[in-house]
Amino acid sequence: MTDSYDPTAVEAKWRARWAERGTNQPDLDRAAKPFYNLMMFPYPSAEGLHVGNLFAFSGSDVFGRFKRLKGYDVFEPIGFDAFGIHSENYAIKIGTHPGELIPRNITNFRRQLERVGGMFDWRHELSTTDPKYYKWTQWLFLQLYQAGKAYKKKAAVNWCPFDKTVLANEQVINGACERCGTMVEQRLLEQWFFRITEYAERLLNNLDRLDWSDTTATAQRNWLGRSEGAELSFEMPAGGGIKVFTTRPDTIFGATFMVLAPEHPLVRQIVTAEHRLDVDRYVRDVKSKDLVSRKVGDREKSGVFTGAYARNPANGESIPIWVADYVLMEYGTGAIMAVPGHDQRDFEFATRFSLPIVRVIAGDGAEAGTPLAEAYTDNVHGRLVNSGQFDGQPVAQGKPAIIRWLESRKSGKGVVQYRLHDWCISRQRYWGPPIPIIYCDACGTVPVPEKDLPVILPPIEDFRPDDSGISPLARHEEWYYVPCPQCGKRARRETDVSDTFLDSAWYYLRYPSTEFDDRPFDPSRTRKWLPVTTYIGGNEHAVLHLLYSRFLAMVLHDLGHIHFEEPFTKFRAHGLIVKDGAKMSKSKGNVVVPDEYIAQWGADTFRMYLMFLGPFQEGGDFRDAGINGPRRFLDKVWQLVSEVSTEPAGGELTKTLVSKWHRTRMKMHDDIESLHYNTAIAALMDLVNQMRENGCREPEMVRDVVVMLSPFAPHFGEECWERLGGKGSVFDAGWPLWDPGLVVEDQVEIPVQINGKTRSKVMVPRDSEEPAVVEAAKRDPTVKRFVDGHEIRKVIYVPNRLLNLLVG
RNA sequence: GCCCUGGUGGUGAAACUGGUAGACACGCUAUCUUGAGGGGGUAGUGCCGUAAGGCGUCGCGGUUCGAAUCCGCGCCAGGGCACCA
Repeated sequence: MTDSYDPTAVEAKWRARWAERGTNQPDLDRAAKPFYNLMMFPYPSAEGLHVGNLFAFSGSDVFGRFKRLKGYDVFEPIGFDAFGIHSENYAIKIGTHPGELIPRNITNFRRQLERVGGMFDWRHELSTTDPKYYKWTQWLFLQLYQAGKAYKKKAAVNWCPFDKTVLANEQVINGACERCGTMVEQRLLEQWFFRITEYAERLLNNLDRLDWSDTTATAQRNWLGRSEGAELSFEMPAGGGIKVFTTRPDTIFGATFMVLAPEHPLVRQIVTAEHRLDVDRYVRDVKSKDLVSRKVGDREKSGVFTGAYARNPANGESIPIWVADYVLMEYGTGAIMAVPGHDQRDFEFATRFSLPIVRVIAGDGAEAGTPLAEAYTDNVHGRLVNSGQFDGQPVAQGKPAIIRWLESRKSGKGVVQYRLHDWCISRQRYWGPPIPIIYCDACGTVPVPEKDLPVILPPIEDFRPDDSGISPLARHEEWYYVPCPQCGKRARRETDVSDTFLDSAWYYLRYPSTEFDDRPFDPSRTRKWLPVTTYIGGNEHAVLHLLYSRFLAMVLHDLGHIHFEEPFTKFRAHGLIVKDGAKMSKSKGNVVVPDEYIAQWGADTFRMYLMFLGPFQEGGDFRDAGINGPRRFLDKVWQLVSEVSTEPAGGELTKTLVSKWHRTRMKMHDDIESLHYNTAIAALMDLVNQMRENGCREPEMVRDVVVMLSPFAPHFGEECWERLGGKGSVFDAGWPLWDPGLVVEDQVEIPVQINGKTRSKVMVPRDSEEPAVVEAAKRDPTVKRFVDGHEIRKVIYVPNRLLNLLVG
């Protein structure tokens, strides 16, 4: 066998072989050791998968193939997240209907994913745009609706008057539409929400027992934004009170005014006649701004006085009530007590409008009367001043003491606030699953009966959004008007579609059950395969996708549909492949298309290269220098395979080599398990180098090299396995076991330090005692030079590690 | 501004619970394969020095027999959040 390695031929052969043999298709009903290896499914863009995507997919695939070698029945499904604004915008831009564009893109993605050698079970491929899929997305909506977890309310959205479309916050750059540059406005529209806030505490607490990347869990914690504080009530002379949330109840004596968000319902009630005009104008002004720039922190404070006053419950003082846009309706109660002495924003506001600033916390060395040049916001150091009976208490004690005092006077209570908002799931767009709701003049809001699902997204020519702020679906009359499911009279459909994140929040549940049309997820399949064993994906989804998925699983669990409430037992975020220091993106023009690399080098070399370039969870900068390294390595292995001995070497192998062999089995196993693919590959290269240096062609060792290489280079592995006379697939060969006794060597090299500096090394038998090692060291000429004529004052010996001699 | 990550040769990177810094690979140098096109083998390759040796993991301090690793204070880069009361 002297033919040279031809990746194109080998890879084509095994792609065909896998398809024909069903190698990648576990028996979902009878699998003995199910392992659900999930990778975040891609959004099928027109450009195809770039190098960064393939890095992520390859890494996930290596893990799946490794688990397969470990004897698991690995289910590695794939699908397409094909609905959404991205697809729709691109379709608008090139003037093609998304219904035409998306299948084309999917075909391309499928080709790429197959070409790179993913162990995908294509029988279970899904697309979120398939009515067979979104039927159940709609069903899910109905489940939430019926459980009272979905509701409708008016909410502000960003609106681009030129593109006549609703924009997501990310699509607004400095207050302007990212596409046309027009200044964006706020519009109030009726929107559907899911009550994710009800689950905030559970979403937070469960994080402690999930095996997730730290960065991801931290990002979720921040997003949930738990704050402990108090809800306090400020009474108004006319009756009624204003509720505020504060994390600093200890500063209440310093509250010199109040601020309401412009949207606060009380604004209209309390404003006095002489201030009405000003307040109305201000509120209108704020509404004309977009949602993003309103929340920019470094803007100059603006606001207006309502003419009304409230009573500070701590000291009874009458304080003015203002309206300002730095207070947001969606957090806390939409109203604050302003403490300019100890909150920078309040300080700026007070300065701008000449409102009194009172110090109620004195930091180290500060006096009660010292004026403030800026807010003193330290909430750890300092003691209360100008605070009546609480004067002198440290902040840490003052906080609970004041809460207790206010509770006893019924003007406040300790509460926990979350930053998380309810999930707005409606989109005034075309390319998504229609929300399955019907509005009837007689019966009100009526859910579409389950038997009528799916509500098919009608194919309409003009899918562009228009000036009305109403989804394009409203223009499709035959679709829009529908008999009411309850009374049969003419009724109207909900014309909004649901958020793409709803599609992707449950796709993992669908994969094992794609062949069932009469249920979203088959109970026994679900019980067998879920929750997902290992999930790998990008950290850009740390909050949205991963949080929404967790929320939906909790709801489905509580409704009795599934047996678990956390969908992803183990989650690992892969690193990002950047190019010239920037994340690959089409707008930056630095996207590297993998196809030509694969055509030139083959998928196996390319996979090896990507996995070798750095730690999988860190990613790295893509440059093609060095891709010939992995290729050379594969050539070397190819040669080993073609030169393999026919007889086992037996006792001829050196102990060092045998030990290296077993160590490699162990190290690669542990490294792959922890996703350290780069060092696993390095270990294998090391073994191969040693075998070549020793002229070793031992059949079992060559066989192991091929097996251990195969997760990274699957086609290559199969081909070599076959050439070595292996039966079936290499992935059924099993990961080679190591003998713990052979992993260590008999002789160890001990570095010898003199006064902490390494001067020499000595070889000693493993587990030598200190005196023996010291003797050996003293015989070493270099050591001798340093030690002779000096007294050894202290010996530090770490067995099998190091010897440190302290000489005087 | 806040919160994460990270900073090691010419390059990508290794380094177990504090114990030989630079594994593995790219590149480079020399040399062999009678010459070539991204071919292969061998040797070398952190820096200074002929050598002995000295200096080296962003900087400055500290803990320790011993620090890339732990602590304090800075600096720089990437990512995320951002008027959240």
